[in-house]
Amino acid sequence: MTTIRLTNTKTRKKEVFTPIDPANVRLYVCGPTVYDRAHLGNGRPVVVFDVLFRLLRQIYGADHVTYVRNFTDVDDKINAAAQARKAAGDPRPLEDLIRERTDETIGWYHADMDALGALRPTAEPRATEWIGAMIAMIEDLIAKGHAYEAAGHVLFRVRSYRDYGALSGRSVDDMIAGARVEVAPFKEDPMDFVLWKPSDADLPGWESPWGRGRPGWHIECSAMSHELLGASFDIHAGGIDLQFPHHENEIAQSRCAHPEGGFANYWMHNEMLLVDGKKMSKSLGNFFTVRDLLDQGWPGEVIRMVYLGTHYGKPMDWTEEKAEQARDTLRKWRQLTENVEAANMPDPAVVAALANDLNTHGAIGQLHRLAAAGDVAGLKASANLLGLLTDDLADWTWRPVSGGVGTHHFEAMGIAAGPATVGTSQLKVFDLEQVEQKIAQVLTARSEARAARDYQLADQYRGKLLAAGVSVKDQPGGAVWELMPDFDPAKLEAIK
RNA sequence: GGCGGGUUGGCGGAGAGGUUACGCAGCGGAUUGCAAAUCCGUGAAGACCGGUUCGAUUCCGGUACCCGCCUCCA
Repeated sequence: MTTIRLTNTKTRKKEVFTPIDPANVRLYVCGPTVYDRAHLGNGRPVVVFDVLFRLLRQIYGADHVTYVRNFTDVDDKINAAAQARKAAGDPRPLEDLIRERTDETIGWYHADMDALGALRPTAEPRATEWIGAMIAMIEDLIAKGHAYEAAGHVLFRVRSYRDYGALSGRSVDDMIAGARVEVAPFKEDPMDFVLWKPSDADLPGWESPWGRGRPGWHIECSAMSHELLGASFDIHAGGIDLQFPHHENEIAQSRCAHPEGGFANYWMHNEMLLVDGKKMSKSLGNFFTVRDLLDQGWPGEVIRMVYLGTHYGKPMDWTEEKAEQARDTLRKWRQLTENVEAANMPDPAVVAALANDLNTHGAIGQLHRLAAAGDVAGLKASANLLGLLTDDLADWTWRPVSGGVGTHHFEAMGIAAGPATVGTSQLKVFDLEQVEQKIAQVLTARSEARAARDYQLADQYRGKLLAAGVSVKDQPGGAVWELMPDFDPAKLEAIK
């Protein structure tokens, strides 16, 4: 069996991955807070750990991997959005407004992550559906002396957990010295963090032994991972910015509540996405969403390929140049593997690259090797392991069109054929059949001109098509056309 | 201030203590009415200073610069 090696943030070393139970390999990834569209940075861990999920399935069997990714649907930003809507005159109860907002956001999230080719996790628990488990865990922590009630809050007693800070490599004393901790008079220690906080009448809340309130952010992951994966599981992953305090606090809660378990054996953290050298984040406002890129015409598969072009442990810039390169490569590979049956197994070198701490860039290098060697079945099977060249993501390019001159290809870069089903104004709508006919007509005229050796006229036709956004290339089998992002149906019709 | 990460050829970006990374772009050639595509060939690197070593871009130490976390954040 292939040996997987992963960089374990807990030990800061690359370690051989040994699952607790090979018949049920368990992975937990911190999911989104559902108050808004996912930005490009949010998509990175989804794609990176989707590849991990696929690799684990490949090696241990598809039915032997459990992947949990949560939805945080209780959060002050969500509350604020709902309150703003209520203030704007919406008569419905706050709970309904919140539920509507989070349902809507989850729908967006699924649509956007599906577009990136990410498989749905085995389970996607919503925090609001596990409040009972959180309350039980908090009670347990109080009973064990790791938490205390104060001023309507329940706080975790950081000093009660000896290894607090081990994951992120810091000590409680150092952090207090840094003096950037929230000072609340009811805290025993400035580093203590909230497990439960009171809700007043105009905030969502649940009844609890400490009155009506809502959970702190960190407890949900501890409670849900325990319920769904147990006190010990294999891998816990997320963005590096979650390492502290979120993951540190999760460890403290889980280890203290379930000292019999080890919580996560391996911790994996992806580095950040950068814009102009700075971390992409909502607080800085320098972000764009996955949907923005999709609407601009970048296929999800291209975005996915760009993500996988950089090792997850390194910061990554999104640039149009990278996207263009990824698009061109995928286009080539899609052509090579069109109508090709994928091999039974991915190429060993590709599996080996991924097994080496998810070296996705190295794996892509191997795909280039397979393409150059003409092993198209191996290329397809191997790319599939990376979630590339899959049928699910095939929509965007090289849709074969029958009839006319030579082989026609329709490319959907930023263009919707037929009646628009995607609700965005940027997509162009036209009648594909009519367009095909017109192009075929012009190409026929052009080929007649070429047959008559009237190259000036032939080039005029090509120039006019190009001006209308139709690129024409002569290939051995005949002329091939594709629609460019600036395709203009009106200009095409005007060609004589 | 504390903690962590990074610095590779024109660009992107890997592996490996000694042997061509790879892709894109460039250059030369084949092919083509032209363009595109394709094929063949090809130049170019390891922030800086030390150390270990027969040999380091790869290991160790230091310097510089960049980035992240310490506050909600993937």
